[in-house]
Amino acid sequence: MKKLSREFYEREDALEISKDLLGKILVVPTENGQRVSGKIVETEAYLGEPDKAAHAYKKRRTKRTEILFGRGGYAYIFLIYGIYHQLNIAVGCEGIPFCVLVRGIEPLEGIEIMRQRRGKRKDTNLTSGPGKLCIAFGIDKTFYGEDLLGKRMWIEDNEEVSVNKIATGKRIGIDYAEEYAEKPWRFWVKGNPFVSK
DNA sequence: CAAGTGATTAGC
DNA sequence: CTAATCACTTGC
Repeated sequence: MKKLSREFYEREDALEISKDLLGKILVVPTENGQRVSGKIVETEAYLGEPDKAAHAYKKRRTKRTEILFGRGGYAYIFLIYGIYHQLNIAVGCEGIPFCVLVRGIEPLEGIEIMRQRRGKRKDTNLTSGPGKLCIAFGIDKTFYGEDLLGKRMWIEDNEEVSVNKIATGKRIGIDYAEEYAEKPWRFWVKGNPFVSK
Protein backbone atom coordinates (compact mmCIF):
# COMPACT_ATOMS: atom_id res chain seq x y z
CA MET A 1 0.00 0.00 0.00
CA LYS A 2 1.25 3.45 -0.75
CA LYS A 3 0.60 6.77 0.88
CA LEU A 4 -1.57 9.26 -0.90
CA SER A 5 0.53 11.90 -2.61
CA ARG A 6 0.73 15.60 -1.91
CA GLU A 7 -1.01 16.14 -5.23
CA PHE A 8 -4.02 14.19 -3.98
CA TYR A 9 -4.55 16.71 -1.19
CA GLU A 10 -3.76 19.80 -3.18
CA ARG A 11 -6.50 19.56 -5.77
CA GLU A 12 -8.83 22.52 -6.06
CA ASP A 13 -12.02 20.60 -5.37
CA ALA A 14 -12.51 19.75 -1.70
CA LEU A 15 -15.78 17.94 -2.43
CA GLU A 16 -13.97 15.67 -4.84
CA ILE A 17 -11.27 14.96 -2.25
CA SER A 18 -13.88 14.20 0.41
CA LYS A 19 -15.48 11.61 -1.83
CA ASP A 20 -12.13 10.16 -2.84
CA LEU A 21 -11.11 9.73 0.80
CA LEU A 22 -13.95 7.29 1.38
CA GLY A 23 -12.52 3.77 1.36
CA LYS A 24 -8.95 4.97 1.99
CA ILE A 25 -6.96 3.67 4.96
CA LEU A 26 -5.94 5.85 7.88
CA VAL A 27 -2.82 4.51 9.63
CA VAL A 28 -1.55 5.71 13.02
CA PRO A 29 1.17 3.41 14.39
CA THR A 30 1.57 3.03 18.14
CA GLU A 31 4.75 3.99 19.98
CA ASN A 32 6.12 0.50 19.55
CA GLY A 33 5.41 0.53 15.87
CA GLN A 34 2.27 -1.54 15.74
CA ARG A 35 -0.12 -0.62 12.98
CA VAL A 36 -3.50 0.75 13.98
CA SER A 37 -5.56 1.38 10.91
CA GLY A 38 -9.06 1.68 9.53
CA LYS A 39 -11.06 2.47 6.46
CA ILE A 40 -12.57 5.93 6.17
CA VAL A 41 -16.32 5.59 5.69
CA GLU A 42 -17.63 9.07 6.42
CA THR A 43 -16.35 12.58 5.66
CA GLU A 44 -17.52 16.18 5.55
CA ALA A 45 -16.10 19.01 3.45
CA TYR A 46 -15.52 22.54 4.74
CA LEU A 47 -14.86 25.07 2.05
CA GLY A 48 -13.18 27.83 3.98
CA GLU A 49 -13.81 31.36 2.85
CA PRO A 50 -17.49 31.28 1.74
CA ASP A 51 -18.57 28.56 4.16
CA LYS A 52 -20.19 29.90 7.33
CA ALA A 53 -19.70 26.56 9.05
CA ALA A 54 -15.97 26.55 8.51
CA HIS A 55 -13.47 27.78 11.06
CA ALA A 56 -11.71 29.61 8.27
CA TYR A 57 -14.89 31.42 7.14
CA LYS A 58 -13.99 34.74 5.49
CA LYS A 59 -10.37 33.65 5.61
CA ARG A 60 -10.47 34.08 9.37
CA ARG A 61 -6.92 33.36 10.26
CA THR A 62 -6.09 32.58 13.85
CA LYS A 63 -3.57 30.50 15.70
CA ARG A 64 -5.91 27.55 15.40
CA THR A 65 -6.77 27.75 11.72
CA GLU A 66 -3.29 28.65 10.57
CA ILE A 67 -2.53 25.16 9.32
CA LEU A 68 -5.47 25.32 6.90
CA PHE A 69 -3.80 28.16 5.04
CA GLY A 70 -0.69 26.17 4.35
CA ARG A 71 -0.35 23.35 1.86
CA GLY A 72 -2.66 20.35 1.69
CA GLY A 73 -2.01 17.04 3.37
CA TYR A 74 -1.59 18.13 6.98
CA ALA A 75 -3.59 17.10 10.02
CA TYR A 76 -5.82 19.74 11.58
CA ILE A 77 -6.76 18.56 15.07
CA PHE A 78 -8.85 20.57 17.46
CA LEU A 79 -10.70 20.16 20.70
CA ILE A 80 -14.46 20.49 20.68
CA TYR A 81 -16.82 20.79 23.65
CA GLY A 82 -13.82 20.71 25.94
CA ILE A 83 -13.52 16.94 25.79
CA TYR A 84 -13.31 15.51 22.32
CA HIS A 85 -10.78 15.84 19.56
CA GLN A 86 -11.66 15.83 15.91
CA LEU A 87 -9.53 14.78 13.00
CA ASN A 88 -9.49 17.03 9.98
CA ILE A 89 -7.30 17.02 6.94
CA ALA A 90 -6.17 20.33 5.53
CA VAL A 91 -6.52 20.24 1.75
CA GLY A 92 -6.12 22.70 -1.10
CA CYS A 93 -2.97 24.61 -1.96
CA GLU A 94 -1.28 27.27 0.12
CA GLY A 95 -3.68 30.10 0.89
CA ILE A 96 -6.80 28.02 0.35
CA PRO A 97 -8.25 26.95 3.71
CA PHE A 98 -10.25 23.90 2.64
CA CYS A 99 -10.50 20.97 4.97
CA VAL A 100 -12.11 17.57 5.24
CA LEU A 101 -13.50 16.27 8.52
CA VAL A 102 -13.24 12.53 9.13
CA ARG A 103 -16.36 11.37 10.96
CA GLY A 104 -16.42 7.61 10.61
CA ILE A 105 -13.85 4.81 10.31
CA GLU A 106 -14.11 1.05 10.04
CA PRO A 107 -11.34 -0.60 12.13
CA LEU A 108 -8.99 -2.95 10.30
CA GLU A 109 -5.73 -3.44 12.22
CA GLY A 110 -4.95 -3.00 15.92
CA ILE A 111 -8.54 -3.50 16.97
CA GLU A 112 -7.41 -4.84 20.35
CA ILE A 113 -5.62 -1.57 21.01
CA MET A 114 -8.71 0.40 20.11
CA ARG A 115 -10.82 -1.71 22.46
CA GLN A 116 -8.38 -0.99 25.26
CA ARG A 117 -8.44 2.73 24.60
CA ARG A 118 -12.21 2.90 24.31
CA GLY A 119 -13.06 0.63 27.22
CA LYS A 120 -15.40 -2.28 27.01
CA ARG A 121 -17.87 -1.51 24.29
CA LYS A 122 -19.44 -2.99 21.24
CA ASP A 123 -17.09 -2.99 18.29
CA THR A 124 -19.37 -0.89 16.13
CA ASN A 125 -19.07 1.77 18.82
CA LEU A 126 -15.28 2.01 18.61
CA THR A 127 -14.92 4.51 15.83
CA SER A 128 -18.41 5.52 14.66
CA GLY A 129 -18.10 9.23 15.33
CA PRO A 130 -15.46 11.96 15.13
CA GLY A 131 -14.67 12.08 18.86
CA LYS A 132 -14.70 8.33 19.26
CA LEU A 133 -12.34 7.55 16.41
CA CYS A 134 -9.79 10.00 17.77
CA ILE A 135 -9.77 8.17 21.09
CA ALA A 136 -9.52 4.80 19.35
CA PHE A 137 -6.59 5.96 17.22
CA GLY A 138 -4.93 7.82 20.09
CA ILE A 139 -5.13 11.12 18.25
CA ASP A 140 -4.79 14.23 20.36
CA LYS A 141 -3.65 17.74 19.72
CA THR A 142 0.00 16.77 19.63
CA PHE A 143 -0.92 15.59 16.13
CA TYR A 144 -1.88 19.11 15.14
CA GLY A 145 0.02 20.07 12.00
CA GLU A 146 1.36 16.55 11.46
CA ASP A 147 2.40 15.90 7.87
CA LEU A 148 0.30 13.12 6.35
CA LEU A 149 3.27 12.15 4.24
CA GLY A 150 5.34 11.73 7.39
CA LYS A 151 5.88 8.83 9.77
CA ARG A 152 3.44 9.50 12.59
CA MET A 153 0.20 9.18 10.67
CA TRP A 154 -0.77 8.87 7.04
CA ILE A 155 -3.46 7.70 4.65
CA GLU A 156 -2.94 4.82 2.26
CA ASP A 157 -4.50 4.26 -1.10
CA ASN A 158 -7.08 1.53 -1.43
CA GLU A 159 -9.70 0.41 -3.87
CA GLU A 160 -12.16 3.04 -5.01
CA VAL A 161 -15.61 3.06 -3.51
CA SER A 162 -18.00 2.79 -6.41
CA VAL A 163 -20.12 5.87 -6.93
CA ASN A 164 -23.39 4.07 -6.33
CA LYS A 165 -22.29 3.17 -2.79
CA ILE A 166 -21.63 6.76 -1.81
CA ALA A 167 -24.45 8.60 -0.08
CA THR A 168 -24.65 12.39 0.27
CA GLY A 169 -26.38 14.59 2.82
CA LYS A 170 -26.36 17.64 5.07
CA ARG A 171 -23.55 18.15 7.49
CA ILE A 172 -24.05 17.58 11.21
CA GLY A 173 -24.12 20.01 14.12
CA ILE A 174 -23.81 23.27 12.23
CA ASP A 175 -27.34 24.67 12.40
CA TYR A 176 -25.92 28.13 12.99
CA ALA A 177 -24.46 28.24 9.47
CA GLU A 178 -27.74 29.34 7.86
CA GLU A 179 -27.85 28.50 4.16
CA TYR A 180 -24.60 26.58 4.44
CA ALA A 181 -26.17 24.21 6.97
CA GLU A 182 -28.20 22.78 4.11
CA LYS A 183 -25.33 22.07 1.75
CA PRO A 184 -24.98 18.37 0.90
CA TRP A 185 -21.30 18.26 1.76
CA ARG A 186 -21.32 15.13 3.89
CA PHE A 187 -20.38 11.84 2.27
CA TRP A 188 -20.56 8.30 3.57
CA VAL A 189 -20.50 4.69 2.43
CA LYS A 190 -24.05 3.39 2.21
CA GLY A 191 -25.05 0.81 4.79
CA ASN A 192 -21.72 0.80 6.62
CA PRO A 193 -22.28 0.33 10.40
CA PHE A 194 -19.35 2.60 11.29
CA VAL A 195 -21.00 5.70 9.90
CA SER A 196 -22.09 8.00 12.75
CA LYS A 197 -25.79 8.54 13.33
C1' DC B 1 -33.03 13.89 26.43
C1' DA B 2 -29.77 16.92 29.01
C1' DA B 3 -25.55 18.02 30.89
C1' DG B 4 -20.61 18.25 31.04
C1' DT B 5 -16.15 20.28 29.51
C1' DG B 6 -12.28 23.62 28.51
C1' DA B 7 -9.83 25.65 24.47
C1' DT B 8 -10.67 29.29 21.53
C1' DT B 9 -12.48 33.59 20.05
C1' DA B 10 -14.61 37.99 19.99
C1' DG B 11 -15.87 41.85 22.38
C1' DC B 12 -15.01 45.21 25.80
C1' DC C 1 -9.58 41.11 31.01
C1' DT C 2 -14.39 38.26 30.68
C1' DA C 3 -18.17 35.89 28.56
C1' DA C 4 -20.10 33.12 24.93
C1' DT C 5 -19.64 29.55 21.91
C1' DC C 6 -19.01 24.91 20.20
C1' DA C 7 -17.89 20.34 13.40
C1' DC C 8 -19.85 15.57 20.51
C1' DT C 9 -20.62 11.72 23.68
C1' DT C 10 -22.48 9.55 27.47
C1' DG C 11 -25.48 8.21 30.91
C1' DC C 12 -29.87 9.15 32.93
